[in-house]
Amino acid sequence: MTHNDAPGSKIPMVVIKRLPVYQRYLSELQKKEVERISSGELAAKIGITASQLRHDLSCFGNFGQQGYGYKVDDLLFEVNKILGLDHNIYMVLIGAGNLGRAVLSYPNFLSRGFIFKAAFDQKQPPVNLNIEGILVQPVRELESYLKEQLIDIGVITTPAANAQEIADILVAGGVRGIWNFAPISLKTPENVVVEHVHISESLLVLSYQLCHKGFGRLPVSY
Amino acid sequence: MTHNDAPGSKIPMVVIKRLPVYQRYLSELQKKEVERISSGELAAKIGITASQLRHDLSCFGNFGQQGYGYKVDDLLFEVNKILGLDHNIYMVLIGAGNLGRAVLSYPNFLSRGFIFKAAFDQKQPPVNLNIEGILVQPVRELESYLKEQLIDIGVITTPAANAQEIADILVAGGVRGIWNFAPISLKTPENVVVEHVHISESLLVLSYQLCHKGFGRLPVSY
DNA sequence: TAGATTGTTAATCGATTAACAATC
DNA sequence: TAGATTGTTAATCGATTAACAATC
Repeated sequence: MTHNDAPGSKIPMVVIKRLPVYQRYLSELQKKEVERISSGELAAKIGITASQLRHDLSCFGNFGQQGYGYKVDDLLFEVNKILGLDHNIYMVLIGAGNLGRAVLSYPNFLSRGFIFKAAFDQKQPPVNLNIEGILVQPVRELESYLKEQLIDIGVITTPAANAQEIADILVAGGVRGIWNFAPISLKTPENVVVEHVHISESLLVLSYQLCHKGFGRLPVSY
Repeated sequence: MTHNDAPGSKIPMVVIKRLPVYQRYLSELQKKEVERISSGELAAKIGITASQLRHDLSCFGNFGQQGYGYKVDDLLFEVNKILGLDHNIYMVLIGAGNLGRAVLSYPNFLSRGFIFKAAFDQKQPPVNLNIEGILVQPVRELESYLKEQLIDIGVITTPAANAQEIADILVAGGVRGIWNFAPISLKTPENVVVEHVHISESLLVLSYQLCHKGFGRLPVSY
């Protein structure tokens, strides 16, 4: 047992990006009430090698039993803990347009501990406008709101033109993570984590594949 | 010159996924009317090495000039061509809820040749419901619509429960690519390309980073 | 116990980077 | 021409896979 989560140790980003995939497949198994699974079976479902799965998990600890495999419940519990899903994460959303509403009503957020505490919009929202049970407030109240509430993540679904300004308010208000859907690169201090969702990138990859698809196999190595 | 786009040759997926990034930065430069750029300057903007940028581009051809660099217009033209953005790509969207509406109105699609030809929704839409100039039709007309129109890509923004059924209709209708936003793994024939958008994966990566962020540097190697 | 499967190490493979000859 | 920068090869680095001793 030489697992590697001491502060300063480096977990490769490529491993971290696979954790949500593991989380998803394990959640499905749990929903189906599957009790145990081996690295071979789970890897086959996901489409990776058993070696890779075990190797990835071993970055964080020893979660299986030789000769038996993994208890689905236990492994999911551990993966959730690694991802920080073992406690609630409080979020605000700014920009209650179509995209913002879609994100607010994204299924499964609540069940994973992501909780929208408030939503804000540029325009003065109609009195008591509610989306998914969240009251939409005018954005000028964001600053004072953040003074009163402890918020972990700010979700930006505004047009690109307003995104930087919102990010500045979020950072000043003590938010430590930004989930940015606006197509613009945000400038933020080093200690704030930003995840930028570039929806259109996957469309371009799709376009590439269609364009270069022969009649046989695809000229792509995964 | 030994570039590698003969049928059967393998362009690594990791290279293909960087092309949209190059496209985006080059578009920005073109908008700013920058005429030329060196691999060093462009790589610095993107946050990669000049070596990697040149190496990636050399998979597809020789687009620069020694001692000069790259003409922004020319390189963008070539990258667009590689991505298949040199001709129009016709799309239909199924599921005109919040997410669907957000995708329909996503900026810059039109300018890059992605054209929504029609939108469909499960519920009988109000007569002449228009979103972004696209008429929303009842989904039962999708099948016959696809017989009449040549559509490249189907965009699925329905709830998970309906996604497979829609995918089947799209495939039967001759669509070669599916851009799937529904949180479910679609079963499709080998010759159909599916890009699945897992929005929440990046939120989990954000959560991980927040959770493991020390007071110094992040324990993450990119 | 015998069989199965993990955790881990070592081998392989592929991607990134460095270096430089070619050349604009 | 001299200086700059490409395209490409070779070196390095890191990620994936294979193999197997440990052990449940």
